[in-house]
Amino acid sequence: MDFSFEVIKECPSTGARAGVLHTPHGDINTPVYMPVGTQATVKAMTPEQVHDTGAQIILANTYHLYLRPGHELVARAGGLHKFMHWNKPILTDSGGFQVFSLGELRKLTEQGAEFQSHIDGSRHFLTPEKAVEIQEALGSDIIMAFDECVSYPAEYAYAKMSMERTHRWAERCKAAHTRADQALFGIVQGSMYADLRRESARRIAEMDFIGNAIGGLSVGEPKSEMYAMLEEVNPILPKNKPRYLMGVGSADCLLEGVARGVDMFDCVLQTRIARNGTALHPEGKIVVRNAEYADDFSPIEEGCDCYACKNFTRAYIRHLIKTNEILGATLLSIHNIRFTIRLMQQMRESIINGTFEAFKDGFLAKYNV
RNA sequence: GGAGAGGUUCCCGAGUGGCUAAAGGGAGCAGACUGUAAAUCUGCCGUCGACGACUUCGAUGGUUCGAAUCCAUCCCUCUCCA
Repeated sequence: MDFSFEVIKECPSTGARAGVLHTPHGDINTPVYMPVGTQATVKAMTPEQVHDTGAQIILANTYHLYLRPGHELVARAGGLHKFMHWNKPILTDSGGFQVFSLGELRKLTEQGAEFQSHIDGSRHFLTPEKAVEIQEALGSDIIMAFDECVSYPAEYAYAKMSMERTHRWAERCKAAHTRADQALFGIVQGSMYADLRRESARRIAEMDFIGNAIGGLSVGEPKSEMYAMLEEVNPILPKNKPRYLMGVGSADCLLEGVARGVDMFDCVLQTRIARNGTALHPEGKIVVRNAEYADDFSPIEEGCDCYACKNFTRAYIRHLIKTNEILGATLLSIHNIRFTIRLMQQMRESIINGTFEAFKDGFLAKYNV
């Protein structure tokens, strides 16, 4: 068995659990935050820098790598791990999110999604089978079913139709999937409708994927709705398999997600806001770009063990950001990822120690969303 | 000494009678960012007791209903020739 998941400890008062996901490229301690490297690179960071943040697994994207440099080329290079010099697990998203984010540039049919390349306008047809084929060529450890990430708000009728189609696509992905050294995850949809979410969770669970993802959340809805949907879905998804909440990663959402039984998260927020001059901090965000930090010679976060905090001040990083020096983006990316991974590690420890709920409440009491 | 060009809001730089508090950049200030079309995007950016008022386009004076824009004088820059 190339993959297995074991739950080590469960929180007695919430749905939080600590576990281990075994993969061909190593074990992943959960709950886990996965940095995103869409184009086979976590922007502004070397793999060594990503590694040093404690990242256990990173994401890459099917759609983007299919367009450039092309999945055949990545296969020729010896697979994604070798190509990008990352020897730990990689999860590839299927391109389902691009169905959502590319909006006007795509047309959906039962067969699949026709995209107009955002790069050169050329037309491409992505089907569940094609998405699996590409991901098999890339050679990632965890591959995602091709789904439709429905925008918010969505009409009930559309959400239902789309969800059912996503289920059919999930079946087709499963049928097309051949590599045993890759784990295929199914994705629950259903927009913000409780009954659809439950139905989707049941259907996806039935398909018996190695892991189950929850998609279509954090697309603009209030957080309370997102949490409500998690509460509908997670009790239905099997306890003995990892649950992955796609695209979620702000500190409060991570805590609330874990509390509702989520094991895996990915998010671009950490690296994106880093490039835009913002740092994560236990008390909330710090917009290091702002003038108030010009003379601040303290680290981003006192006590943080990351490379940026151990060696540089807010004033210096602000200077780098203001002068548009690449190192500014790098240092803030390092910090933001390390901050998030430390949060996950603390959650895991507190789950194992039986103090998760107190940890969560304590953290959120100080944290300004 | 002679010839020419020019002085515009923090900077660069449009504008050559009313539609101009004055294009566009930049800088500055702030906001947004959650399976990355993002080192991106948005807003503010003369002053004020601000859906209006007041003071601005080197200085002063003039022409005009009305001037950054036309005229006169002055001050100052730059280029070329000696």
